[in-house]
Amino acid sequence: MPREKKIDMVILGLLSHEPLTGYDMKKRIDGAIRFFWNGSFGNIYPSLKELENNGSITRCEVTSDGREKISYKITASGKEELRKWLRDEQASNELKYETLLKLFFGGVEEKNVTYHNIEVFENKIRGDLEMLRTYGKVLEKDLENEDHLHYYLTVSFGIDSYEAYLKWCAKAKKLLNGRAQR
Amino acid sequence: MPREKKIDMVILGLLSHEPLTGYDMKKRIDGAIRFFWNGSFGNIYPSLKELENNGSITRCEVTSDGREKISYKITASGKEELRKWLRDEQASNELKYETLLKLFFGGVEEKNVTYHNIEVFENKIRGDLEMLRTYGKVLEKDLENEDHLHYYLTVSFGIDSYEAYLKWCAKAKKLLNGRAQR
DNA sequence: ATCAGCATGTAAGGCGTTACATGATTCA
DNA sequence: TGAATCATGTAACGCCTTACATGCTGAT
Repeated sequence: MPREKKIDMVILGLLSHEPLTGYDMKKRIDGAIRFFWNGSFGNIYPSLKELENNGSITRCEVTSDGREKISYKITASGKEELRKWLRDEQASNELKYETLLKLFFGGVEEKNVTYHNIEVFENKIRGDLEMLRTYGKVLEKDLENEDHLHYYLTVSFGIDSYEAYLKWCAKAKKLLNGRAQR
Repeated sequence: MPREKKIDMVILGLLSHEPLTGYDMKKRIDGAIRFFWNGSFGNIYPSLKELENNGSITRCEVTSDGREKISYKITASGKEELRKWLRDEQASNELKYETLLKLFFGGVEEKNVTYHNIEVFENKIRGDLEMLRTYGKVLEKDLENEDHLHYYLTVSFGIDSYEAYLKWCAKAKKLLNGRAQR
């Protein structure tokens, strides 16, 4: 069983752009990345150590002006590791939607319960979509920038699928209402 | 920290329709449920024991004609547990797409690498979409059936979002091609 | 002065996957 | 006779989340 731990790739990917502290990485992840991947401190810091130990990253700045702060940068071998992962066409794409699970088994409860669950989902999506559109508008302005382009593609993936979700919500609600309310 | 383990709900949900063995549950999950949830034997069997211990399910048939085979059915308290979960509007909806991660950090590699990764994703989705459409067509015929309706709603969620994915793939590929191939 | 945010980390525990172990039956 | 499928389970291990521990800094 080869090492998995994709958080390593997130870290290497972030560092391929700019040096960062673990704390800052968390903030980046909580930005747009969170829509398709997440990380926690208890996840990031141990990984940072391992990546440093095997030479994928190095500390580039340690400001010990009272409060400690460790910035890391990616090494040549770390960059190669990242590239190797990118070139590997294997990718796990996993969706775990509890809302769909509740929908699937919704038959044992009244229809308005399912209806309500869809509405909760809908509201969450609506909020997230708005946020993604804001990101998108900023990025659209400069797609010539390599990084902006890739960033934009992921954001537009989110926008497109969330729009599809909302259309489905409307359809689903109509279908549920069409049948007699039990 | 309250118990999570949603596999319990999958089991209860499946048993709310009909008695099943652990082995059969796995087969059900590998059907359409797999698109938004999954389970393994190492996951199901221990849960079965726990659910039996706290009275949510009971064995209803044990055929020991040489090969052992244990069928379970849901109890009244198990059904209430399932209903309680359905009525709880809290739901974790989590998407982990490595493809998007590779896309996001694709800037460090040649564009055709990203392009290829999108194509791999596209092919996977195309295949799955076809399967979902087949499911959908069967279900559409009898939406008056409570369970069919709920089943159909999840399948159509898959169809709608996968169609959006494919449209996005085409757009993304065009965008990548539009810029000079590095 | 106090509280939010900056900053790094550890520990415990949960959940789930994979691999392994075992054995019967059915079909070619 | 051998392979695939039926059928139940256990063990190891990996990854991640949550909670905890600690202390500094900057703003109100």
